[in-house]
Amino acid sequence: MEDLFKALGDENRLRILNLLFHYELCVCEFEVILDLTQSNVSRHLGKLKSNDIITGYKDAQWVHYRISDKFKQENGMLLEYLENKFSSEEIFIEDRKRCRAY
Amino acid sequence: MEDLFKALGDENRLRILNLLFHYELCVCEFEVILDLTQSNVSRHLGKLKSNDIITGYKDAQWVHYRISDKFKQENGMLLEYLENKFSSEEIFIEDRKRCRAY
DNA sequence: TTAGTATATGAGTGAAATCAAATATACTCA
DNA sequence: TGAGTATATTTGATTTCACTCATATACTAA
Repeated sequence: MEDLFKALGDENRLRILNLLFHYELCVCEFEVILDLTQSNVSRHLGKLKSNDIITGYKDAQWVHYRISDKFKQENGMLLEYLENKFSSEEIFIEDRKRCRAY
Repeated sequence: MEDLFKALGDENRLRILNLLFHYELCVCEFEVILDLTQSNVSRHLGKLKSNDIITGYKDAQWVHYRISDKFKQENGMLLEYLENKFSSEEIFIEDRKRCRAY
């Protein structure tokens, strides 16, 4: 539980999760939408993945990430909480807009 | 939100919160029950307090801490989630036992 | 007032996390 | 095969965090 909250305790990772609630995305897309460097995005995704919060599957040279089904099953209440907070904070709302436009 | 999760991303602070779900306690009690140093407990409580997760009120030379009402109101779902997890992990169950015995 | 108890905090240390830049790996397509 | 794209990882600098020790503050009770 400590590790899970540590993984959630970073703004960039929360921004990534916010988008993954609605879209399935790969590194280069986060890179553009969130304006982060490639290595930075990759690192954050790695951390979310190693904590079993997200999974990635390879399709040609892209890796598509999404929220892990297992995580959804075991942490429904937490996801609901996040969903709620994401919908009420400016930065996350803006990110979603930018993602839609992309 | 980032800061909230950072505050939760520490085992000792989670152990403190677990106890505060059921009891109102002061520094010296955490010290004994969780076997931590006084300054360590005080620091963790300070962090939880500065994030408005708990509040403390002074009574003679003691400071009694409890979960903040405001936090409860605004984060009900998260608290439910925590309550759930606390009840299913050994270390938290043990801490509660030790607290009851104290 | 003095000794004892409860709590908070400053200073220092070591471990861990972040980040960017460079490099390595893997895949695609001409 | 070679150029280009996508991703992961290593390296090294910087920052952040938890912890301890020592000290300061505040209250109690003899």
